[in-house]
Amino acid sequence: MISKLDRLQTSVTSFRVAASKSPFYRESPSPAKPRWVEVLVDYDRQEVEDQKLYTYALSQNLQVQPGDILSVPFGRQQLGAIAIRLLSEPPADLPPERIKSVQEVISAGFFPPSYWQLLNQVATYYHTPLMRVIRMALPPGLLGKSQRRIRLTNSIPTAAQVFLNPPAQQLLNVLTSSKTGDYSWRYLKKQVRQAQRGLQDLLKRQWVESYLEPPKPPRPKRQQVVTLVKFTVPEPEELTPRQQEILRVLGRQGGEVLMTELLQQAQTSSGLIKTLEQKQWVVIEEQEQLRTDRHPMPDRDTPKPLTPAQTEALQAIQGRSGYHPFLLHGITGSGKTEVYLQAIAPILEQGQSILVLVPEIGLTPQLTDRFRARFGAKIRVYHSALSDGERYDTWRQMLQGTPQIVIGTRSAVFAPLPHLGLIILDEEHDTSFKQSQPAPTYHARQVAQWRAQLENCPLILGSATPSMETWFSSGLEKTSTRLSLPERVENRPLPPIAIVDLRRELKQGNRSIFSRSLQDHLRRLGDLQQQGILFIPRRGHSTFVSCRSCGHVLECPHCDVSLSYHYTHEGATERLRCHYCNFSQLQPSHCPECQSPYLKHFGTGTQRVTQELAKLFPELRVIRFDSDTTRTKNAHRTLLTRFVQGEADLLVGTQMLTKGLDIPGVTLVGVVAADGLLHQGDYRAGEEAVQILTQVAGRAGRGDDPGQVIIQTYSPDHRAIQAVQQNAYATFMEQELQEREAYHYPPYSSLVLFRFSGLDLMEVQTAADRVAEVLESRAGSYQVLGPAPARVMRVSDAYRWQILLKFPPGAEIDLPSLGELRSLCSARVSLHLDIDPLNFG
DNA sequence: AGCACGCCGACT
DNA sequence: GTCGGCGTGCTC
Repeated sequence: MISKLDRLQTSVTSFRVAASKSPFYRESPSPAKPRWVEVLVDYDRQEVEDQKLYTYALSQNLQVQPGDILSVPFGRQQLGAIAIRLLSEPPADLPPERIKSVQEVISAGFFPPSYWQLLNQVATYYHTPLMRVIRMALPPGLLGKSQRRIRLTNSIPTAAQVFLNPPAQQLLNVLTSSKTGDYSWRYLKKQVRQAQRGLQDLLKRQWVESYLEPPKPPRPKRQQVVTLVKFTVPEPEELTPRQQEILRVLGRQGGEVLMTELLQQAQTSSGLIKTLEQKQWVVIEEQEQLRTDRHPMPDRDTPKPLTPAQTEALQAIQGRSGYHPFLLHGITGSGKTEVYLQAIAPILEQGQSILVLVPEIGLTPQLTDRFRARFGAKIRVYHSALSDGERYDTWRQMLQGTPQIVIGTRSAVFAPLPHLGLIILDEEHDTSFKQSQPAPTYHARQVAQWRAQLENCPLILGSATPSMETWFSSGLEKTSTRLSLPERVENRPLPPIAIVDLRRELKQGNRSIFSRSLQDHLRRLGDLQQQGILFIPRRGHSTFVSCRSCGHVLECPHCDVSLSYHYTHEGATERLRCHYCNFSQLQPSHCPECQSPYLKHFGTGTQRVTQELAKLFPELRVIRFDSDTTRTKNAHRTLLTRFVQGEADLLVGTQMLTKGLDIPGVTLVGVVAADGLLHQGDYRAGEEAVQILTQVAGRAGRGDDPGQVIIQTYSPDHRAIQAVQQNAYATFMEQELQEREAYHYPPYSSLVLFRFSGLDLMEVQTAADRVAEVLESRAGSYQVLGPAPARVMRVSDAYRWQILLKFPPGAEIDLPSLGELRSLCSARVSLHLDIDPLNFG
């Protein structure tokens, strides 16, 4: 497989060279234009690994360059394709009559060779077909394909549908229930069982017809713009008063206005403006409009004076040219962002672009705002929450190559910026940089490193709590440079951290979820008019409902987890919900096992905490910040703004609170129960616990008051808790590193995880066993662990098993092809590969 | 996605 | 001996 990819890579990455230096160009003084093109077609045989090239003819007027995105006929349908190489004669082994013509150029963009190399590197390392990587790197919908649709014909007899088979009858019902009588085949198949059989019947009777809808890739949005072209004062008899009025409106707006706006402002109709165009006072033309969301520009901000540590870090970064990775290890509140901003400025001035990757853009409006304040309109955001149109426009705009700063999430590491001068990964330890779901299961940090290497530019990995990988590479391994910001800006101290032993609280008769110390501080919060954050590390099953009589725990009928209790507000219906598959049911009044009415809620979720707060401290104004309350589009921003403006005293929330909040008024940070973080059971649990707790603690004391952090736990002596309390991140990481070495975990090994899932337990198990057997028999450099059931064995009725492979550090990850392994599994079992997995659930 | 091709079972 | 099911492979 690798050799095939290599071959493709050579052809792909050398296309520019090929276009200008092919023998043909050297030999012929007036070269005939290439009339054929070899393309990579986006067709659906998902795991076909040899993606061979297809040759298409170019019609007279079609200009195609390698790297262009095309639409081509393929069999009966139309598919997206990438132009790889131009040919001046058709391939000899292909009968000319079989060659079809390129339908259309969807995007004539220039992809630099280094970008193709990056995509190939991702495909190879993550064992994913190249086309799949390309598809992911492009904005959604760009590689469109034709869709089969079914519509009613007008020859349906009104009576006598007697002889239809049931599925046909159902299909007909669905179709006639809509106004257009027209649905995609995909949709119908989902609605009706045995749809295939029903369709055959209906087609035979000619009551419906099937047709292919051509793909519709996104297009630039074009709008009519009216421009004033004659600037003299009109003679009175030349124009009517109404026409003169319109010209005045246009003039006031600077002589160029969108047609729609002009119509609105002048309260007129387009006919009148057409008349003005005929009289040659204005021109109406289409202009491309960028569908980027318009943000109010924050107040302009200027570079701040740097602390000595910041200066040193900045100088180190600027003192090197070309590729070099840096770890910027700055404790919370030490001013990492200011270093980023000042590192960016000169690079932008040199005419290069900068890529800034953040964990989740919705959670970090503050970072985006600071960048906007410093660099204004040169900032672009790019992430999956944008609408398809916005994403497409931003993507197209990036191809132009104007110097800019792109801030985005994981997938933005593939932003097509031609002149990259710097890549920054903020909060580089964050696991949302790793994709675990569909292939390629890439880590944006890894891809960013390759990209910086290919572009020969610096890479800055910033974090208060660096990942073990980065800690190692900037420490023992010495492949990157570690820069430290050990102090907060303006000499602010780190907040003191108090650990509360919940066992002792209980022994002393306090049965509340808040220790007495936390209660004291909460009470004082109101008195002192300060703000606080309560953090609830809720992972897995921390809230569940169980019967006090028989001990029965209410579980999800589709997954092997307990149901969580949800209660939104006073008087609302009490529901139980599964956090894995979103199944929900009403809270039963009696235990389904023993009919006892005594059901008790265990664990502490955000809801339980807010309820408890309302009981104990009715005067405290609380904002809940979790996946329930932040579901809508701008909810993050809105809730945070309300909090920053002092509309609440306390912010109660989950993991989301750990990500880069900077709220000066926060003096108190409470962790309700740290234990959920400590006992996770995979090799990264300790690292993650320290990172999360350190990050939350860091939210306190960013203003003038140093603040106070209170961590409640049943395991006060746990290494992770101790490390957080003593601010001993480095020491903890060094200890942890030794453990990793002893047990051969990353970075002292590389892991590959095979995930099996399917509705039939036996089939899943057999598949896993067979694959394990083959893997064992190949005896690569790896060690096979498992097969074993996943931590939560059943999710959404599907059983999940896994096999873990452990490779020695730096070893080449050579695996049997995924296609071969899949052929060992039943068709009803899906097999997915995760390279360097972080998530073992 | 949709069509040709081909192998196997139920029928004229 | 023929018709027709759908399983498999290919589409420039």
